[in-house]
Amino acid sequence: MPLNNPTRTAPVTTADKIFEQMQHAIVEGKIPAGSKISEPELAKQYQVSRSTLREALNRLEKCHLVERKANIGSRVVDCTIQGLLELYITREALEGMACRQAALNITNDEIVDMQAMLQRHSQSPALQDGVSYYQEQGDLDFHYKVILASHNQQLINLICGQLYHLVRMYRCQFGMNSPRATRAFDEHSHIIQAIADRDGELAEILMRRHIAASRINIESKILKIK
Amino acid sequence: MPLNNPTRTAPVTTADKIFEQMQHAIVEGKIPAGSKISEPELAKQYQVSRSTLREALNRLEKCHLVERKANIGSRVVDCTIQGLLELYITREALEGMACRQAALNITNDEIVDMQAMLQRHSQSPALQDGVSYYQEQGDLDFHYKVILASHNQQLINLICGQLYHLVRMYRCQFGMNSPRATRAFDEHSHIIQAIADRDGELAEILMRRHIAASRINIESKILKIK
DNA sequence: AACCGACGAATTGTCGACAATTTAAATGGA
DNA sequence: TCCATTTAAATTGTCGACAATTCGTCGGTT
Repeated sequence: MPLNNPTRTAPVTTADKIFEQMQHAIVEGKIPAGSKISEPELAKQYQVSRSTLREALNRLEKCHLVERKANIGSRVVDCTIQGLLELYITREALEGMACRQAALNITNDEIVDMQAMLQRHSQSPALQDGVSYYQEQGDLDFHYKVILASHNQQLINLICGQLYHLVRMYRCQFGMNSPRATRAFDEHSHIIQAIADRDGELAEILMRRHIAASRINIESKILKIK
Repeated sequence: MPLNNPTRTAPVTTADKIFEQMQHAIVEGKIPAGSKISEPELAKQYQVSRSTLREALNRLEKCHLVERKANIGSRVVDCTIQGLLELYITREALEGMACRQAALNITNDEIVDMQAMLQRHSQSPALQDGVSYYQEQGDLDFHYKVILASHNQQLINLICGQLYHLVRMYRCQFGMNSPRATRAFDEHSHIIQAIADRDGELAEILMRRHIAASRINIESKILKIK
């Protein structure tokens, strides 16, 4: 999984690189959720000083992938059902508002870009050459574009810089690369339409429904497993 | 200004203490907004090692009071009008949802507690022994209680742990300890009523209106200054 | 047998020094 | 005088070592 993110900046310092490596490892579960992090051990494993590793840990803490207690240590966050539901509720609030702001602030160029993206998506998954691809990458692409179109730096940083790392982690660990593709496509389409029409109120409502539907879909899947 | 925060934990390590001191200094403008931070200078000033100061800087970065660029250094965020409006839009989204969740998840004890708080507020500002007190502390008290009542850890962390430090900073630097107290009181009252009635939809709408009104009020004040 | 306290090992927090990068000044040429 | 290049100073990033705290073990007491 490429793990691209619009707010991502090229890693320049070694702490940046360790941060990205650990981020991948945590999202994909190679460093297990809920596990304790041993600074000396990981420092040796990644071949860096403990200071550098701590720097990386600090950034992981910033995007809520690890939690640290004073004099106790760091733990990877654990993926609970309640945490997942809370995350989706938060997304509903933030992305709903981002969608409303997008309807107000989007540029014409961005509208063209989003419609082109939708066009691509309408063909790719129909060919069935990878439903999972659509769901994973295409869905994130769509949401990222909407958020960026809000032109609200506060919202962009919160959602892309913090929340979405957790979203990826949950998707990965709970194995949610599943369908809902066609319905999601229609919903994406309607949302873009509302944004293009500059109808902020409708755009927000549709986005909130879209995320809520996704939450309920996931909820039922989890209940099925249990 | 006491700067109390429900998510605040007692500072145990020295980095904690430096963090709190700098937090106060930034919020109150003693370390000017937008200014560059010299690690060696501040380390000497606070009588700590540069590592410890960097640890404090990392936490300030977590609550969006400081921004750091690799190999360049740290700057205090600067207070712009656009930033303020973006912050209020974000609050509208998050606290609106928190208010809806509060209506769903609040306990009876918490309802009693909130009503008692409202009772206190109804008397204190009427006595005019400190309108600024009401606006500063009382208003924050109210919002904190609503957020905590949501019982959504994700929302609580985001709003109390990050957003509200910025809110305090803007209030302080733009000198917003001003009235709007009586209208705000009525709005608080209606919101609590909706929560007590377990009417999530209404509670969210009222909270969003409340914050939007506050934003517009501030907007007009700023325009007056210019 | 269960509980409490002391001791030792391991982990985290803090420090100062060195390396790498950026910023500023200084030098030289057009 | 202005601009480009080089050089020096300052700042940030990284490292290893020491101090402080926590965790686990052991022994003793009730």
